[in-house]
Amino acid sequence: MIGMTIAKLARAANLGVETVRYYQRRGLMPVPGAAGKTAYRQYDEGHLQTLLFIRKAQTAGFTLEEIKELLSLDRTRDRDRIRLLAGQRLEALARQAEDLEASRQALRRLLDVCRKTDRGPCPIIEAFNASPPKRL
Amino acid sequence: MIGMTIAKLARAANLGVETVRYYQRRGLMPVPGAAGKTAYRQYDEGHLQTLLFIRKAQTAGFTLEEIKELLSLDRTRDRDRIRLLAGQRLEALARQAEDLEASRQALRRLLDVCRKTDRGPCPIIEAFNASPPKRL
DNA sequence: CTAAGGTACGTACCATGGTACGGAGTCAAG
DNA sequence: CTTGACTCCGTACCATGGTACGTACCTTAG
Repeated sequence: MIGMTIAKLARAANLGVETVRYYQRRGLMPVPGAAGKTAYRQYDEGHLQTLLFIRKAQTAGFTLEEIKELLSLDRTRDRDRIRLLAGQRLEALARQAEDLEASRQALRRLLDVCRKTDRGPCPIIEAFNASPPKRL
Repeated sequence: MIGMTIAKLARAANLGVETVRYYQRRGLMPVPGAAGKTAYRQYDEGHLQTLLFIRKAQTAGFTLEEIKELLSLDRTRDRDRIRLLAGQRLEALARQAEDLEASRQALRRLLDVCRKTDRGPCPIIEAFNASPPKRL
């Protein structure tokens, strides 16, 4: 398969055609010129790799703007810049993880208490209502 | 302070006036009638408590729609429903935490490797590029 | 009494990551 | 050669949680 049309490309990446076009508009995907005899754009393995790259980078929490830069760095091989971006992303992930754990523990404790009692006001709601934050 | 104007209320909750009005539009905050001699709405402790409730519930990851329901459940005291919502939220938090940890570990390992080597392509970019996903 | 600043209201706009739609052109099978 | 499916393009719309703006009115201090 030397060339494919946008629908096949999108299907191979498990994305919608509209999403691929959206990435093109955002400048994350090169838009090939219609090659040869057809009026339709022809896409290759490289385009598919780009789409898969985008998906993997997204799972690490990079935004589309950041991914756009990573894709360009892929070509220039500026490792310092890549390290900086990855380091920042890692710090952001760490902060998110902390916040998430705190919320999770708090809510878990509240839910436990709520399940153990049946009289009086619900402790979950109480915690949200508490004037001096009873810590959630 | 028996009554306050919207700016003071917003300030007390550390929110913008526009945000408070937004919550009113979304139905999370009761809109008081202009009481007494003034044409302006007067807000009290109860309104402030509602705003603080919203902020705390948000840190647990509840959406404004869910918070709206929690606020109404606060009045009806339907503990089964509260437990259901809290349980679902807790499960969602657990899933998020898992995903986050996976991304974090993967990116941390890649960054470590990237920092230890200086030759060849960056392992971070490689991982995003890898056809058989080298797991990120 | 007047001017500054607050309030109310409707509406528009922002970021983020898409998703959908309408119209015109194109391609391929029957 | 027609018909149905696909493409291209611009533009509009979606959810989420706000933020900003313009107009008109109200309130309060000087």
